[in-house]
Amino acid sequence: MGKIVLELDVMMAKRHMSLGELAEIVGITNVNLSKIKNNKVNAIRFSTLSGICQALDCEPGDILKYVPDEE
Amino acid sequence: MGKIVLELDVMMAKRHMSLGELAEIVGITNVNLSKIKNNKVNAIRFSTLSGICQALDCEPGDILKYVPDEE
DNA sequence: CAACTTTTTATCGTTTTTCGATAAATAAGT
DNA sequence: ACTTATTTATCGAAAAACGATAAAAAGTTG
Repeated sequence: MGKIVLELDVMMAKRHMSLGELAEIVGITNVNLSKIKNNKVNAIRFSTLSGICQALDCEPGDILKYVPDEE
Repeated sequence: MGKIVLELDVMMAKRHMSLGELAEIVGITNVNLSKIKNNKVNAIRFSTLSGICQALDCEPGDILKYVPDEE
C-alpha cells in the first residue's frame, strides 16, 4: 500500500517563503502548517491545499506525490 | 480565492474503470466515491487519495488541479 | 556563547467533515 | 420495460483538521 507524501520544502525555498509567512497567508497557524509540512496529518482540506497552491503559485502536483512501497 | 478541483473522469476512462470498480478497489463505497468524483467533499484523506492513485496508476497531479478564480 | 527567531512537538478541546449505511431518484444500457 | 450504474439525500458515527497554548528543539546572528 503506497502513500501520499506532501513536499513543501522545495516550492517554499523556490518562493523564498518561510513557514511562518506561508501559514499567515494561507490563514492557518504555523503549528498546523508545520504538521502538514512534516506529514503528520492524514487528510487535508481543499481550502487549505488551495491556499497553499495560491500562495506558492503552484499546482497540487508540485507538492503532492504518490509513493508506492517497494516490495 | 481559487479552489481545488478533482478530475477523475479522464483517468477512469483511460483505465477503462467504472465508478463501482474503482470504489471496490479503493475500499470505499460507490456512494462516497461518487461524491468525491463530483466534488461534493471539501477534504480528502490521504489514504483515499493514495488508493485512487494506486488503482488508476497515476499521480495526484493527474487528478487534482488548482483553479484560480477569474476576476 | 548568549540572545533571538523559527520550527517542531505535545496536549487538550472544538468544530468540521469524511465515510458508512440505507433508501430513493436519476441516468444509462440492453 | 428491465436491469445496471450513478447520483442525490438523510442520518449517524468515527476520524481528523485546526485552534490555543506551552514547551522543546533547531537555527540564526552579533
